[in-house]
Amino acid sequence: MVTFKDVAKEAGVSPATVSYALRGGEHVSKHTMDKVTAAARKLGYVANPSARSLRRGRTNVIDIVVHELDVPYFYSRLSDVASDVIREAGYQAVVVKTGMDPNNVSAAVSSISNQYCDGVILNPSGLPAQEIKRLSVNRPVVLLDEAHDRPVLDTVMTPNEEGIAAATRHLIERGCHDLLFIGGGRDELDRYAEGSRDTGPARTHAFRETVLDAGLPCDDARLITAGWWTEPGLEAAHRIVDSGLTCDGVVCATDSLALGLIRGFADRGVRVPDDVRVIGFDGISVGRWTVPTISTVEVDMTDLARKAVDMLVSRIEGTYDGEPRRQTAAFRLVERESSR
Amino acid sequence: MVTFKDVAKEAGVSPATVSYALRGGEHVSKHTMDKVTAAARKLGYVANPSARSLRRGRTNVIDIVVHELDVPYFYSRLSDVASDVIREAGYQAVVVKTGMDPNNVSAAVSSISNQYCDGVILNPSGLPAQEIKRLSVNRPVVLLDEAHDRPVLDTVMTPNEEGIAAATRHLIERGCHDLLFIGGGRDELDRYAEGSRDTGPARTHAFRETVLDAGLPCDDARLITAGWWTEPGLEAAHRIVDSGLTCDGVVCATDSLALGLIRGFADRGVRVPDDVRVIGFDGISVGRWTVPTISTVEVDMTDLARKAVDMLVSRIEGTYDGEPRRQTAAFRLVERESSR
DNA sequence: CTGAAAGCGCTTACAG
DNA sequence: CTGAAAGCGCTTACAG
Repeated sequence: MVTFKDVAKEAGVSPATVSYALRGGEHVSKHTMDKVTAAARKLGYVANPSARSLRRGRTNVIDIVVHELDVPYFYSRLSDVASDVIREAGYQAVVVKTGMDPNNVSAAVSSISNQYCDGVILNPSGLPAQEIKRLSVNRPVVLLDEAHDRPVLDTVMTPNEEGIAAATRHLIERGCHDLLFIGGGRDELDRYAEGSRDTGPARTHAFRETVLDAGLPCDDARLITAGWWTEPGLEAAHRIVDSGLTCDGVVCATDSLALGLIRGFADRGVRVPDDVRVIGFDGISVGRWTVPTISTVEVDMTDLARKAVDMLVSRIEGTYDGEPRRQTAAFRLVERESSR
Repeated sequence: MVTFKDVAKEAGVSPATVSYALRGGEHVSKHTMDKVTAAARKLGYVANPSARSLRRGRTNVIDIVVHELDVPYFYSRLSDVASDVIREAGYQAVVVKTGMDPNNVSAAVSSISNQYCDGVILNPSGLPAQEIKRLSVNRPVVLLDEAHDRPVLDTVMTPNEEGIAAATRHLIERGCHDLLFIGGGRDELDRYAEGSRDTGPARTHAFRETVLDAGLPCDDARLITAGWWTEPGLEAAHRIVDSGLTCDGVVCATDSLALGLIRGFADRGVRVPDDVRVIGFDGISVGRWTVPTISTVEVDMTDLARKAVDMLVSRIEGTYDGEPRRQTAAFRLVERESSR
């Protein structure tokens, strides 16, 4: 392996000079600079990141930690966009899949505390914020959609209430008066989150309030508790049709649920939007390509990522050191075929 | 920050003993061991990965480098599965999105050479293998689907020929005799790849051979050159219908193309599979949920990842040091509604 | 079983 | 403008 000492020897200067020259050339004459860069190129020198970060106390890396990278596509979109935003902020982005589940705390530990990074953006996956704070060992963390009463760590929220309210109003404006809501169940990952106010119930609550505000009835039978992703949506569709429950519009807590629901309706010959209008939440990319295309509350992922990265960077660089903050991402209602 | 010296002081032993104790306890008595672990826990000690890897010359990290993390879902599935396989192999997996394009070689450089890792699994994104080899600076690399005549680096292939042949045969068995192929175009990212035999043309070629083998005609008008992902599929559908080209089956070079194609057909009132049968290639997860569900050549991603990781680990650990190898992943033909 | 010491490859005040 | 030297936090032969 070629180190900066080799470069120094090749260029005929001291190791210190190599360091100065290679990082922009402060305190170094043009001539020396050229000698050094030529030598470095000739030898194919690449700095050792471990040595550099050990010395500087900084890695210049920000981790994005999620428990899934493929389905649901929400996390793939988040990881994709956040990677770009992190790079723009001058850091190197790295995505880590934990497969984190609250039963496997050691996986959680190593994915939070054991990392080569300056800070992490973390999907808590049901792990309590207090626990995450303990594990993070002074490394700044920004949490995603953690709805505990008082934030324990900096947090970015998806626009749960406002978004679902907008979706619900949209279906009402389209003429629906017999609405169903699907979602709001605790994820199996949420079992650790006792005592925290989840985002699931928050979405359910927003639906209910909006329906009642519109002067429409909203008994509990219209609130169908389901998990977060595709399969429960499909099952819900089957159950709805098989039980004879009537409706002319369904608000889904996620686009994945909407995808599964539409698929499940198709199994039973129910057509969307002809027989039932459907809208989701998240803005996963595939909603633009399905038949029908899926109306959604599209979370402004760039906004979400920027808010997360700004909070994180301010802590990494020490420009903020106060109380935990909570910010909410913007959204945009996207009308597509499923609610037309 | 708490270091192992603090732990040593707290436990009343030497720093060296802390190190031995914390990593399994060789050369350490049970009693000392307990003292040290207790002290470490009490102080919340976490080893500094930079220091450790600098000293040991190993990071124990394997990078997965792709240029997209969201759409197309092929890479999100790859990253997801490979992360698990890497962890099983005893390494920490890290996913890096380059947004790599051949015009921005500096991004490529930093994403390949500048990394805190022992080796990388890399989607070459049209960058020539020779160039990648030069940039990798002795760090082992496994390439994904690089079809140069002679492998320059270890490579895992998707089953281009066998897979497309199987897909084509499947449609023929279903009774199609008027087949179209979509794909095989060079990606805009491929412009650097002059002189290499791409996977795109390989898929086109396999389609053609299979059709001819079946005694069916296959003039060039039936080979519709298109890019790799969704949008070109949608445009192709429009063009096919608008130009009056007839067909009863379409083999798509990727599932994303199939997704776009089906969507584009829907725009024109063409129904799948009633009017045209369609099959894709890749096995992206969303194909299970669309209407219609999408038949596909599902690449055995676990197999692909295992082959990649095995080759990589053998080079990292020095158990193999020979010529570059090339292996091909297994696949499975999955019949769904789109070809029924 | 335990400790003192060297060294991994960098960066950065400090002298000159 | 350039160099000698210390030190970041670990691990690991080597003595004892």
